[in-house]
Parts: sequence; structure tokens; C-alpha cells
Amino acid sequence: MCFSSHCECPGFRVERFLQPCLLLCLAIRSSHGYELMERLKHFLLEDESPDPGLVYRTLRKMEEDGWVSSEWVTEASGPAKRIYTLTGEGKTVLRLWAEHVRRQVLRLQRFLEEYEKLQREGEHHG
Amino acid sequence: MCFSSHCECPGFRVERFLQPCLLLCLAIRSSHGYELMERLKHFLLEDESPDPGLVYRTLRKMEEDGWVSSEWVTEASGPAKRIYTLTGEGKTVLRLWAEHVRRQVLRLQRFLEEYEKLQREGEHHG
DNA sequence: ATCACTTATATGCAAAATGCACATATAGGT
DNA sequence: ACCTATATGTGCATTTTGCATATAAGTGAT
Repeated sequence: MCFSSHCECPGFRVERFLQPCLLLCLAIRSSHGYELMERLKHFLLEDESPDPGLVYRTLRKMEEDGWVSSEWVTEASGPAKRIYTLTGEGKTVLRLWAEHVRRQVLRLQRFLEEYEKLQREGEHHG
Repeated sequence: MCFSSHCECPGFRVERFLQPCLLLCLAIRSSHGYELMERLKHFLLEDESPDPGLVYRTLRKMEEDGWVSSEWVTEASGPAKRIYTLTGEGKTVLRLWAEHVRRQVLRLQRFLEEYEKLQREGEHHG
């Protein structure tokens, strides 16, 4: 069993939360994949870092779905960057995600409540 | 796009959260799959209901891992039931899950904070 | 006794999600 | 020429998932 850095708890892997974090980052300001990987760390836990493959694929998928749009920028130094910008539809999706996340927080808190209730009961009898 | 009952937000499907909920239910008291499907609803959102296939498979997997143990009970009316009981190792896993969930709540709250900050800024300028 | 229904456990399988390794290319420094 | 940092992607095996289906035992009605 390994529960520290690479834990067996499957529910909340980084990637599952990647989409809304990308949308939020882009809502704050337009950005490209490589930069987003850095900006995403704000939403991750200490040791985590986002998978580049997944970041780029998720951005492409969201563009396909019309949630973001992109354009190449070659003026700056270094390799060309694909700058992503949130669309109106993307803003809607982000709002829905936020509502979804709020409900999930309540759900997780209900779980913790029940767990802590059980702990207290255990103390009383033990 | 469909965001109501069957939403595109992938991060928090019922099943991803199934394992810790099952462990918690069993920590409260031993139970069998069919009953657990009812008891699980306490941890789900309104319209959700757990997939039977996944419930049974998850229970079997957890038994394989030594987190729960099971025995057949045929005395009661109706078909035989496989009663699952949390093991010592299962209790440990549940505790680790609870810690994990606590961290995830913080993470989700950070997301919501940033989202709401953005909303407030939007209001000021708009 | 047979038919429908509820209880109860489980399998099959296609599709989606995931992790990790790898490929490609530009620019800057030494 | 070579290494590193920046930047964007692909390939692929494995895991997770949702949904449909199979199996079987008891219960109640006709």
C-alpha cells in the first residue's frame, strides 16, 4: 500500500480537475499551454504537477467543443505559442463547473461529518 | 451541451467517490451490497443512484485488497446475502481517505475563491 | 403450478479517461 | 557542435466507467 505521494485513493486525481482549472486560468487571462502548466500549480497540492500531454489534449478538446479559441503567436522569442482564449460558451461552462464544485464540497463535507461523528462515538465507548 | 443530470463536468462522478463511501458505511455497520446501494444514497446528490455493477465490483476489489471481509448469510428470507465487514486495514484506509478528502475540500475551496474573486472584479469594472 | 415481482449478486463489453514515455521543433548559450 | 529551456504535441497500454445483461432465490397473486 502506498498512500503518501501516489495514493490509492482514486477519486481526486489531478487530471479530473484539470478542465475547470484551465477554464478558470483562461478566464483570468489568455495563456498558452506551457505557461498554463505553471499557473495550474496554484490549484494543485504540494507535490503534484500537471501532465503536459493531458494539458495540451484537454485544451484541444475544449477548443473542439467551442469553450476556448486559439491563435498562434510567433512574434515572441522561442518556439511559437498557441494562445488560448476563453469564449462566451466557455464562460458559461466555467459558471456551471463552479456550481458543480460547490455541490461537491457539500457532499465531501457530509462525508467528513459522518466520519467524524463515527470517531466521536468510538471515543465515547472506547 | 447537457449540464443538468448528466453533466459534462467529469471530475466528480458518483463512482469515483464510491470506495470511501462504502468503507464509511461499513465502518458504521456491516452490510451487504444490495443494502449498501440504499445506504449510499445519503452521500449522493439528489438525482444520483449508484450503479449496482460498480458497487459489487468495488466490494470484491476491496476484499481482494484486504480492506473488507465477507461471509454468506442464508438464514434470512430471500436470496443469500454476502455480508461485508470492515477489517483493521480497511479502517486505516478509511482514515487516510478522510485525510485525503479534507485536502481536496481545501483545493476545491481555493478554486471557488479564485472564481468568486474574478466575479467580483468583473462587477467592479462592468 | 406458473407468472410476475422483489431481493440479491454478478459478468460482459465498448467507450472514455489516465499515466507515462516519446517525438518534434525553436532559440539561446558555450 | 552540443546542451538546455521553451513549446507543442502523439502513441499506447492500462484503468475506469456506464450500461446492459445474466443468474438465482424467495414471495404473493391467480
